[in-house]
Amino acid sequence: MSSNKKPDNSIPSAGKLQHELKKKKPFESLAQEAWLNLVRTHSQLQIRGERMLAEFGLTGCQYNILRILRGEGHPLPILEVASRTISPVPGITGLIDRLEKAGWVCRERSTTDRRVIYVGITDPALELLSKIDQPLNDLHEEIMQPLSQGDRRELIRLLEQLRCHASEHPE
Amino acid sequence: MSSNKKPDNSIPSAGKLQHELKKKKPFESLAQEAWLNLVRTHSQLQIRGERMLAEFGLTGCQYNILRILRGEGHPLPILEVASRTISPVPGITGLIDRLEKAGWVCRERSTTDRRVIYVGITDPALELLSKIDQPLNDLHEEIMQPLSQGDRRELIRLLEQLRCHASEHPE
DNA sequence: TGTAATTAGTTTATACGTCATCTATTTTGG
DNA sequence: CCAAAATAGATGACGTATAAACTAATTACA
Repeated sequence: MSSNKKPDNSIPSAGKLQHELKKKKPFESLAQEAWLNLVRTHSQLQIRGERMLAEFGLTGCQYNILRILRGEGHPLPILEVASRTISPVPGITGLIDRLEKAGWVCRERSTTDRRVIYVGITDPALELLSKIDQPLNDLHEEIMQPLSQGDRRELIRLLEQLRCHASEHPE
Repeated sequence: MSSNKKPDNSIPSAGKLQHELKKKKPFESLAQEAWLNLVRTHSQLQIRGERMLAEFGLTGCQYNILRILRGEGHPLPILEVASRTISPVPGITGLIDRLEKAGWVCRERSTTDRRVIYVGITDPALELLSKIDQPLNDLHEEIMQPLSQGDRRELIRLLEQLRCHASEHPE
């Protein structure tokens, strides 16, 4: 790729984020500004999600696991659960530990391959999830409210492009 | 291990993400899909940033603090640093501790208000940062490469709208 | 058959986000 | 001038991300 691109093509906006961060200098590139906006926006929204779930005694991570188990409808091997979350293998053990101690999942060793441990969701957890569904949907709507339906599609498209590219060039 | 999947009757509305997550049902709303895309994309990109910084012995959080201190050009009160990062007050202490132990910042108690502790960046840290600048910019460019300049602006605009709304309705 | 390689999962260690609580130092108000 | 409120920061506890090293069960292969 040529770095001879008209640099002025990419003059970053004198954005709101620059002011939020009390940055003295404008961003060096649109790429950097977009990156920082993504990070910043994510963390703001993440906090709201976590707070909502905390009212039900769950962390975002725990909620994700329960959602996966509910969606699947039957117990899954622990590593299969891990592969569907962000958390890598080692972290999953403690996560399942805490969920089990709270009575929301149960472990069950496979009879055919004794290395495998299945995790299943319990009825109380299903009940808990059903109570969370509506408030969480409401939160998502509330958060996305400033965006039109078209804007939401556009956002999804842009993010998908980034993710798609990233998974093709993991380095 | 059984892969007895019956073909799902529901017609997936759009998403690659749905497939990524092995979700059986499509998303319930654009808001939810956009939210999940944001979370997922962020975590993928975040990992790449962290890995790059790890090669220089820094975490993302530590790097942020050093960037702030370099940008400011003079020592800042600890709480001022905290206010410019995502991390709230309590977490900042340990962060500064570790940075200090590594020799990248130094603490200095204010003479006028003895409650205040200033944090300043050291010369070795400045040197370290200067070595990181280029690779990090390259990474940002690489990550944003699939987006045109116009798309980048659009992404920034959408994210700013979300953040702006969120900060007005912190709930 | 017996040993090496794989695979599933745990343990340990470091770093960070978040909350509640604590100390030390101003500042304020009667 | 002194007690109460406010402020700066530290501490401790819990949950999570991440990597490295480990155990135990299974499979591959010579």
